[in-house]
Amino acid sequence: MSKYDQDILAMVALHGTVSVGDIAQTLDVTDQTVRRIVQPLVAQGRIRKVHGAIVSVDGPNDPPLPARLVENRAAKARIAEMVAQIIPDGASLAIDTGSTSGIIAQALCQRRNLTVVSNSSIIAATLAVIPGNRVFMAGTQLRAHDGAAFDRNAFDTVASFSVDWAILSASRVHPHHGFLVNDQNEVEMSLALQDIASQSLMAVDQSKWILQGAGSPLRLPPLRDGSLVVTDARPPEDFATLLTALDVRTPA
Amino acid sequence: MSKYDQDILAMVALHGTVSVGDIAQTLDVTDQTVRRIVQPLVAQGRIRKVHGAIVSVDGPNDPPLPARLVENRAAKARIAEMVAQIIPDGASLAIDTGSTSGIIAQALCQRRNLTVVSNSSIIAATLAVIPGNRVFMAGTQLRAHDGAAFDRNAFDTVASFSVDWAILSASRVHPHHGFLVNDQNEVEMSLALQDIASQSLMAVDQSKWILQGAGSPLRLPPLRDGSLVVTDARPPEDFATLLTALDVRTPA
DNA sequence: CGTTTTTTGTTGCTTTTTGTTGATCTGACT
DNA sequence: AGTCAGATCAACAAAAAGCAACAAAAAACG
Repeated sequence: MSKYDQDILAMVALHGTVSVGDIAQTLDVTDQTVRRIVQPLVAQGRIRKVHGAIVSVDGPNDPPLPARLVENRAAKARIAEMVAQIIPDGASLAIDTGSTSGIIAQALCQRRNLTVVSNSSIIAATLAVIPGNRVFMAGTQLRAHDGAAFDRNAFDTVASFSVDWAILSASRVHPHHGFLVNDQNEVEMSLALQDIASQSLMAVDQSKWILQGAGSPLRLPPLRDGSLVVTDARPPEDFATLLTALDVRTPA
Repeated sequence: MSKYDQDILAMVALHGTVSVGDIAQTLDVTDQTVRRIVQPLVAQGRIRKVHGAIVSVDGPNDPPLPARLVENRAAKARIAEMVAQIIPDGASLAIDTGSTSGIIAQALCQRRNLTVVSNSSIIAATLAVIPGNRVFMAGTQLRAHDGAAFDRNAFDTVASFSVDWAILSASRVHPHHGFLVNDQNEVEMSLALQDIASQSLMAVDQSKWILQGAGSPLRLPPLRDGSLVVTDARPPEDFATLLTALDVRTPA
């Protein structure tokens, strides 16, 4: 009975079928070690093994967690993947609310030993059940439309942390007005997260680069110089000025 | 019984699995000391030890939550459906952690205008995004294996509410010992939820009616007379005494 | 105070686990 | 069938974790 048993069972149950290599990479051990750990588990009949993969005993059971439909899912998934590459194992993160952040959280399930604080119940729930993570939910009263908290408690909790990264998002970006969000609460939360983080990472998908937009979102103050901006397509030229001091990352 | 007992139990309960070295570092003592303190705890069956780590006992070999969510899914879904019939629109609920509760939460998505307080981030996230609901997340620090909070904040928040229903669950039921859960935290949370609710509803699937079981879960004090017990199959005769004053509901 | 008891740290040794290397096997494709 | 890449297995060496016994420190006690 190994200390990795739970982790492997979790991965198998979650994905239905996983390759030995994937597990090895996630657990940061050798393939051989995984095989050794897996052996007794299949002997007990708790998982099944075929050449090339190990599969759950009752077939691929998919959606335990809400697989919510979002627009631009593909684009966001690409961004999420990039973010997951940038964030190292063991990092501490403060994560913003938002659909992009939600998908980033899913991608971060491949990282281990993260310390996470978030005011989004969805993000907290996603990352809390990953073995090795330490997750803190900031706030009590959840906003209806996205399950995020913006009460006093949320801000107090966030303020009591100190993290490596703030993972931020915006509802759109304007060449002159910068990053825009939907309400005052989101502005303040964004600032609170940036305050406690030594580095900020703003994730915006292609569709957010809008030259002239509808709605009346609020402006986020400029990001600190050197902050990362992760996006899935090179932003139009018009945004050059806005992004001058920022570290923009696009897929290779 | 050492002064460090509580700290170690807390760490294990929170993270699900901790290395001896980690504990030693946090408590600022030697590895060897930790081993010594741990020894009686594992003898008492309050925690479990494997080479390289100390793991929490949630049942002899409980799979992690993602897996449990799909186990007995059919049975749990039937129960969830019954619960969703009992709870009216507009009700206020306090919901316990647990895989059964998780599925009940999903079923409750068909109800409207619920007021919900829960210490489970998964349940909070599930119900928060339903339009019309008001959802409160109790607690900050999330336990690893199920994303639920049992910190001071969680109890304080729960205590400040007053609701119609407490939705409870148990890990198994014993004819004489009654409803059993896995650790002291769960006992206290269950009591806290019952305290603030005018009516209690205990949901247990068929597999929980166990005459003689492994593991060493803790006893929940008897439910108030008239509390509802929702289950998917008529319990064996042996449980008659236990259920005397309770309102047992099974599918028609 | 001095003594006894308990707890903690240290050391050396044993056991278990993990990584590495290379041989063997499997499945897909000519 | 023959070939080839990737997966698996076996065996050994290195590393990590565990254990037991004793010494030092701290706490308890008269």
